[in-house]
Amino acid sequence: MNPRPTIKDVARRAKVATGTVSRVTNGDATVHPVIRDAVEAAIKELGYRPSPIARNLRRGRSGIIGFVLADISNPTYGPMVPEVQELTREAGYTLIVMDSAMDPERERRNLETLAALRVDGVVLNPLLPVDTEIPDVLQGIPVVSLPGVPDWEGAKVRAVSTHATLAGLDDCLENGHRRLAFLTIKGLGGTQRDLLSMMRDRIRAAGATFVSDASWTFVSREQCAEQLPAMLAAPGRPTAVLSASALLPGLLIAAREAGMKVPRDLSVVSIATSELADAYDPPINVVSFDARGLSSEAVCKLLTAMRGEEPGEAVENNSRYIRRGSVGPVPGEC
Amino acid sequence: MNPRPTIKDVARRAKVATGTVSRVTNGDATVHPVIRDAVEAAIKELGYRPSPIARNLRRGRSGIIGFVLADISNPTYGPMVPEVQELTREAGYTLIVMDSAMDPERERRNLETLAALRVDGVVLNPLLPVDTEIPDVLQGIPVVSLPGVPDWEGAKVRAVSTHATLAGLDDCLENGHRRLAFLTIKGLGGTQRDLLSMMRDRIRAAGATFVSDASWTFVSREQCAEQLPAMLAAPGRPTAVLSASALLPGLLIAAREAGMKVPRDLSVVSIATSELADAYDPPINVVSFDARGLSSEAVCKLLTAMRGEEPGEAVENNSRYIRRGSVGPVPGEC
DNA sequence: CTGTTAGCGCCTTCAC
DNA sequence: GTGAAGGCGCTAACAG
Repeated sequence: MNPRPTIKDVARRAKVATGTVSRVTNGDATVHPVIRDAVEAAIKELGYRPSPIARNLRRGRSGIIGFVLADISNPTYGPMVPEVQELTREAGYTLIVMDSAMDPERERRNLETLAALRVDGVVLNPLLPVDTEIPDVLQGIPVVSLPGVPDWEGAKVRAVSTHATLAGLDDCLENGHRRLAFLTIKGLGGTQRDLLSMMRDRIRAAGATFVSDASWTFVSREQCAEQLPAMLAAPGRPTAVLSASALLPGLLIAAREAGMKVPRDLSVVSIATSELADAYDPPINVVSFDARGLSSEAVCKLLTAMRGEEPGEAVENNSRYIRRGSVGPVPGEC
Repeated sequence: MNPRPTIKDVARRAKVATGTVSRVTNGDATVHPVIRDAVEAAIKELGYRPSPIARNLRRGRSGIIGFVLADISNPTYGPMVPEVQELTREAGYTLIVMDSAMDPERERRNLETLAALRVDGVVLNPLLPVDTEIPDVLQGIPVVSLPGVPDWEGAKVRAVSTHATLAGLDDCLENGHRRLAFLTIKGLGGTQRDLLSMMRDRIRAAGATFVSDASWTFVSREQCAEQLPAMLAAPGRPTAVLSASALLPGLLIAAREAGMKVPRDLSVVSIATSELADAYDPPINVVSFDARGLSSEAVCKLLTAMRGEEPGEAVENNSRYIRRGSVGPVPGEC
């Protein structure tokens, strides 16, 4: 296995200096067409490709953008990967995807690796508190948070679901539900705080009860599927649940194990779409984000920040509530 | 934003030569403890971290392993990412995940990028014919194919589902089904050829009919959901379908749109687990791969190949058939 | 044990 | 328009 050809080999073969080869590979116009052809021929014959490593060492940048996901199989963010990859590629960067597997320590390690690699920018779907921890680790590398944390100076994309989520809530209230729960992933602070208080207000105004509290947050769908059946059967149980899409499998499994049918015994709304929500019978009502829009906004903001410019403000209304078959009237005995 | 400290800065601060700093960062034992402490102090004070770029340029290797997935949201392979990442990290490598979005051209581009980056190895969940195209692009970089293509010399991991898939098939036959279909992703040749002929034999032996043909392969779940309802309603329709997990959403949506209930009107078996299969009501019978086992086998094989050794033969039985609620007797009118 | 030195492959002045 | 030379940050070989 002979080593890959270097710029020197090409230069030798084309009988020019390495600098000229460099100019050709970088599309410098000030090269005589004849020489350019000769160099290109040599490149082709040798199968030469410039080493990004050496190139980046020289240029002081890596040409890499990192995309760190809290959980790559999260149905909201996972599917953004192809889009983000394509957008960054068009901008001339290579995307490194990393998964933190819902483990903050792992997220820190991922970010440290990226910082060590001197990546040029990071798209972050955070687990750690963005405003305090992240800047230390990333040492000035531009980062965009997806979704963004409200009280933070940095670039962020607000995945605003307030309006649509409240629409889902209203749908349940209008169907007569008076005991509602909100099922979310533990530790995803910041983003949801505003939303939560708005929901609380709305529910109180309707004279209904918000039965979810800290015990309705879970770290994983497995934990969810395990603990939820009891909670769904307990007295004072909610008759309608709004669930983060990542926990929807747990919720539906729990409902099934508790012998409940959707929406006959339990009304369900999923915050964010997923294959499960689409394919379930009945199809689950969803608060649908504009995932493509979000990812392109994120990449766009990041590129802006990388240019040293000021990324603009967040777009607001990028979600809507889709009525399907999973919200119905309150079950008889409730 | 002052530039990050280099090895020189550290050397100057600790009043030693750069070589000594290098020895410290590489854990070379032949360094006087006192000096080592001084160097480490300087490193800490400056917040120095060696640049992998320069390091790799010097060492002629990148310390990176690439993981190229045909489709990151495929429920069989997508969830392997965290596992593969962890295993490669333990071996001292950084994992770059890339998604080909079911596009062979994109896969080629991804591999070219990795080759240009001089990655040390590649785990590939292939779209392109591994035996012909890949070696060109990868120019001698060790690669392990997941799953493996039967007639190919290279390292591969066989995701052997033959036994379990046949068990699923038998389950349908024993339930009296006489018209069966096999729903797969278009273009995933090689791997499934053997399996297909075995299924054909089994079905013929049972006096049943294999209704699926080329028209039962799709490129995406969307296409599947669109075209399948008509096929499920047509005369001579299958009463039982074995489906690749990636297409399961399409199948279930189609069934719902055709007004069919599982398993009353249609029996379903999913090849490979997924959240959907687990959470659906009724839960879908699955041919379950040992995903963790597969990914660790893949990484292990790759590391072996990277050491220049001969990776051993593939493990055989890493799948089993799990009976749940989605296979039932043949519907009355059929 | 530690300092010095010579590149790894490439880009970029700076002369010509 | 092109060649020569220096250096990006680091490691490895060789002196001392």
